[in-house]
Amino acid sequence: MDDDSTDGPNDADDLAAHPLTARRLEKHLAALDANVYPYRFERTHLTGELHEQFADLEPGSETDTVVRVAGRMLNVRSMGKLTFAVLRDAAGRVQLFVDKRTLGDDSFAEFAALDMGDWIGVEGLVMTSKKGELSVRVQSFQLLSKSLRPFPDKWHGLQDKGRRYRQRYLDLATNDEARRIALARATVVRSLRDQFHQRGFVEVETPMLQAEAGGAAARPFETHHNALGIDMVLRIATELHLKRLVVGGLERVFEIGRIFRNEGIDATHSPEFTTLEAYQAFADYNDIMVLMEEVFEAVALDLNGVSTIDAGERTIDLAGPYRRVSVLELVNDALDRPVGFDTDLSELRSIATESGVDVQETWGHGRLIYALFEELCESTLIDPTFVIDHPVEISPLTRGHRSDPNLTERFELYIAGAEMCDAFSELIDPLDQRARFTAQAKARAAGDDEAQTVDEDFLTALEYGLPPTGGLGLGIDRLVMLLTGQETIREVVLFPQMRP
RNA sequence: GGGUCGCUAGCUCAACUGGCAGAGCAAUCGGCUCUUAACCGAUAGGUUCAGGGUUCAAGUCCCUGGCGACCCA
Repeated sequence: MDDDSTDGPNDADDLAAHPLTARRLEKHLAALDANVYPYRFERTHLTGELHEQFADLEPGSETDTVVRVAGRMLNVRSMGKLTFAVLRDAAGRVQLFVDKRTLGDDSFAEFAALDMGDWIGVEGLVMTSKKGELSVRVQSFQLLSKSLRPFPDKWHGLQDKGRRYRQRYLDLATNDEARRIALARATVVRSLRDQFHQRGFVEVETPMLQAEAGGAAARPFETHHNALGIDMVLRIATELHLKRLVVGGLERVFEIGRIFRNEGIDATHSPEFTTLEAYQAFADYNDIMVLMEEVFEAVALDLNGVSTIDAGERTIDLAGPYRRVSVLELVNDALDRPVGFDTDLSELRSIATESGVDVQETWGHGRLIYALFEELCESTLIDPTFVIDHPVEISPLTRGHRSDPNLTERFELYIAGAEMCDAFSELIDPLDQRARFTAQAKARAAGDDEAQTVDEDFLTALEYGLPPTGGLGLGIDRLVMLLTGQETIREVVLFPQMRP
């Protein structure tokens, strides 16, 4: 599709030239001349409030209750001297009952000149139609803003996904599902925030512009600071700054914010996405698991009133406790022969290759075992499952396991086959952290451009003392996908990245 | 990055093996005081994503590009 012709006319001249917009434009110019557009409208009710307040009205009822409602006019049905229209506002819809005898000949003719998509304000009496539809008997109305462009099909709405994402306002204006998801996301974020506030976490903001990216294995977006004359990157995680704050004595902190990763775009990956990270002093990963069970259930309850969600054929219950199972146990359940850190490396490699893993030269036992987990086990984890005790090799910021030197105290929460959360007992020993960073830097030098670099400033902070701390990161976009039943991240982001 | 599919009126979609580019909704005009995707009649509306090629003839076949969807890595 030609980029400039997303919906017909492109500029003011085209609006005048195109028959579908010319009449709307004429009406708009006439309205400007007549100075009919008010700066505000005094509304008494949202449509939702009307439906609540008058839920019990019998069909064919008339009341003497005067209300003022405002919204976008959709779906007009004219019967000659009686017109029905749908008025849509932020809360929903209400029917307008436009009776020529009530409104008068002149106003009735003016109403007939309105177009689908126009914003109007209405004053009238609450009533119900013979079929029982709650309606406002229009006594007067005002045009508040003109829609110069024709609206998408009133029944099918906008189907083209590219246009739905690029012109999300049209999607929201015509598609109830788009609204439902946008509102659900807002509810989820508010609920998460409430959960952490209630538990005494302090909400903070940390830098998005950084000299070096750290806290995750990902490539950053690069940018440049003109005044300082230095290259900078957009953050790929909030982890390292949040832990600095725990060093500073803010014992419980969390941040909800956008992070940026310079990777491919697909159904579950967006170059910018939103995470919640939280850190709790004096807690370990077992405490965080309990916290996650409580938070996930509470968010589901806040959103839907129940702890269960429909996932295709299955129903998933987010009420805890969740199954806890180690990475190694899952991998061994999926394989014919047992593997572990004492398995011969070349044998482990060939097992991984046979299992479909694209094995890299530099990988050790830990990375191979985790790759096997991703390949064989991830998608099978439908009910909420804490996958625990990840190899040290893939966990450079995680504290070593208290009972196995090959492992760390880390868990990932999987629901419906997708990773929802990554958490651990934080690595607090600055000497160990330096060694891990050094190993990462080595991998980076060997060609792994997602490996982390040595963050001296963070090490300095650790050298002042980080208390025992449990931390977590969860992807809000994927959580919203889960809770709203969406298959692609683009549906839960209002303005997803598109090729410009 | 690779593969497959798609792009036709403002919107949603048709158009057989290459043979006059269509419908519903929206729009315009007319009718209708209880509709719910209202209904009935009429009118108007097209650079078939763009460019190139093959052909007597291209929405349809071929090439290049753009945008998107799905699958794979």
